[in-house]
Amino acid sequence: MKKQAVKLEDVAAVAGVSKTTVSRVLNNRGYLSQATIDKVHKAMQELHYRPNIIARQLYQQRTNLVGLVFPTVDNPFFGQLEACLDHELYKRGYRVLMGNSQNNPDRERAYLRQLLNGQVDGLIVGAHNEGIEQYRNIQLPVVSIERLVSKDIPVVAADNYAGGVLATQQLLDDGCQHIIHTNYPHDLASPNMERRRAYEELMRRHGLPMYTYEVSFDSSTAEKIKIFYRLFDEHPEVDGVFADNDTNASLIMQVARKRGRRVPEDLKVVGFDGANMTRTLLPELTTIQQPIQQMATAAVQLLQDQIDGKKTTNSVQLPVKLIHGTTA
Amino acid sequence: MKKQAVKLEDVAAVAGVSKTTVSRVLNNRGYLSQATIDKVHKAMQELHYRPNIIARQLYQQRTNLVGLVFPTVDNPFFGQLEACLDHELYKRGYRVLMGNSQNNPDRERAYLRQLLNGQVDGLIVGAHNEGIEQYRNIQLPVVSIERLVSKDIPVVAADNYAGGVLATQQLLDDGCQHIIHTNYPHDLASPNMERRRAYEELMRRHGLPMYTYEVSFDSSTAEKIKIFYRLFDEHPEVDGVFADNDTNASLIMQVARKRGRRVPEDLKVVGFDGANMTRTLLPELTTIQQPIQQMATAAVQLLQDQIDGKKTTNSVQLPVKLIHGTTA
DNA sequence: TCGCAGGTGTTAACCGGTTGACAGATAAAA
DNA sequence: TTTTATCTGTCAACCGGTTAACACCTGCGA
Repeated sequence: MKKQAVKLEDVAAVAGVSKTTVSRVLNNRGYLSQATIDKVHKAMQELHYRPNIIARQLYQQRTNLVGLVFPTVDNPFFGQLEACLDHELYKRGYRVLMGNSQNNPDRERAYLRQLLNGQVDGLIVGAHNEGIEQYRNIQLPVVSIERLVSKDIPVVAADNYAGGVLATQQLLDDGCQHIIHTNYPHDLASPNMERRRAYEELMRRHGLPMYTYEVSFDSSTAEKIKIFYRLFDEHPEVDGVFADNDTNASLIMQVARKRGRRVPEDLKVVGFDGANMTRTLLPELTTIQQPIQQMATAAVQLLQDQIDGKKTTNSVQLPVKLIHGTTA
Repeated sequence: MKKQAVKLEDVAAVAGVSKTTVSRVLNNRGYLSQATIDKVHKAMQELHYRPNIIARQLYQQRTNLVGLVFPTVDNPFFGQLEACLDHELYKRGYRVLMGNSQNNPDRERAYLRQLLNGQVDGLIVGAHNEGIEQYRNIQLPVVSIERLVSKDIPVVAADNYAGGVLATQQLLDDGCQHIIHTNYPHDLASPNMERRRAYEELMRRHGLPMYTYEVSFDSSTAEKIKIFYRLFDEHPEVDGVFADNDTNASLIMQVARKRGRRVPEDLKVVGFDGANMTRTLLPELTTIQQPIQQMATAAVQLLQDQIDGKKTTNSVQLPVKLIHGTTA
């Protein structure tokens, strides 16, 4: 137990009124004379009174906190997404409890266990780990972004299929014959798979060979680079790459240069995400831009609806856009 | 008021014991027979009981939450820093409450007002806004990162002066005669100013002209680009730039190319920060790397000490490193 | 038989706010 | 004068846990 802070009762004593009256002044509730209001305000000032939020939360059964469960914030896409979510939630009076799982199922579980115990009013999740059974039979409002969690939970996602088509078509239009795709391991039930489906359909339709390299999100940069070296070794004929995110696209271009390929002369590259940070640091990259801001807005709207008890469990899909750089 | 959840009392009723006994089982406290323990566990399982964290927090006057007040998470440096802080805090049993101020003093104030009301056990701040009076007379443990807040609050920072020397010296060694520096507006009392001081001292010592362009952190990308165009217009003779962060360095190089300058042939550029994301997306940039992980570790350690009541209000300064790229 | 230690469990106060129910006062309407 | 509406304010229960204080029981040594 920590030291005693000034509490409502102390204010009441100094102002010469009851706790209720102070609480009413605080919350602007019921009838109050100006004289009483002034008295109470004066007492609060004198004592440097700060109402204890936790006590209020306990009574109101509401914390105005929303948990964000994502892999990490140190990433152009998730960083911008969490920043947007934070901003949207702030506008509605919510604060954000960070739950970076680092793609560690234990951590995700730990966060969930804790957050479900009345710590937050709702959850927005985008972590990868499949089959976390705690998501089932959840009593809490939950919205998922770019992840399939459970069929009761609405998903906000970009139109990944259209994105896959745009990217692949761009490479085909550029005359590429040997296009390689990178994506998550396919056992992850992620909307990302739609990009792969689009890629494979287009390649098949054009009678071209298809190769997908699976790169898990939580691999280290060194591991990813190793995979990309292998990519060039196993497929020296590659003349186009459709990467599943801009960071991987950047790594692939670095490896390509090390292997003596010039981009875009010898190799075209299209990325995915088009986050602010990538646009600033790597503006030459041609990429499929996800509408991050809109995704955040939609997710928060869906969450608010659930918190308000509205039964709108509809998923949302938002359009993507091809950004023309110089790499494809 | 929301619907009633299963509470400790319900468990007690089902198990046929008192609230206290259930609480003891929960917290492993006092003497309990195995039979009682089993009975209680069985009842908890049956009812899917989850203890309400808020109630516990109220009694214990402790939330195991730490507030992070930074400008934004959508930035290579702050993104990585917050990820590291989150990780360090997690290891010690704390969760993170995000407080992105977006460099808006009102938002920073709003966060502070709320966080100080018992919402968090401590605060780690790195937001820019000077003179937020709420930081004075704070009862809460606070640590600041790369910001001077108030003299009672310990600061964790990189050795900015050494960084400024390294960067400027590199450009001088490269033979640059007209080196321009970018930094925050100088009225911000930030350790960043040490970089400027180092730059100016070296330039003066070499009898070279010095120009610092002030770019506020919260300007839009478009505004920053406008400033950098102006930089090249006003100083066509520039042959070296020491940017105060890698993002600005990237923008400057883009503007330089638009103006027909080749990097590094016509213009050398040194950045600052050396965060993961920049290293991945812009590996060719020569930059001064801040020890982000160590800064996070140090900050969390200092905070823990304060929470534990130890009186170690000493600030910490950590070494920086020059990363050789191809831009200088 | 009594005293005492160790084990087991309960009662009730407490954390710091919020609010329904209610009492008393004053003023306006009947 | 009585009734009714409008103010002003208090009491006590409540949110859901935690724990100090205490009571009871059993077994053992004196």
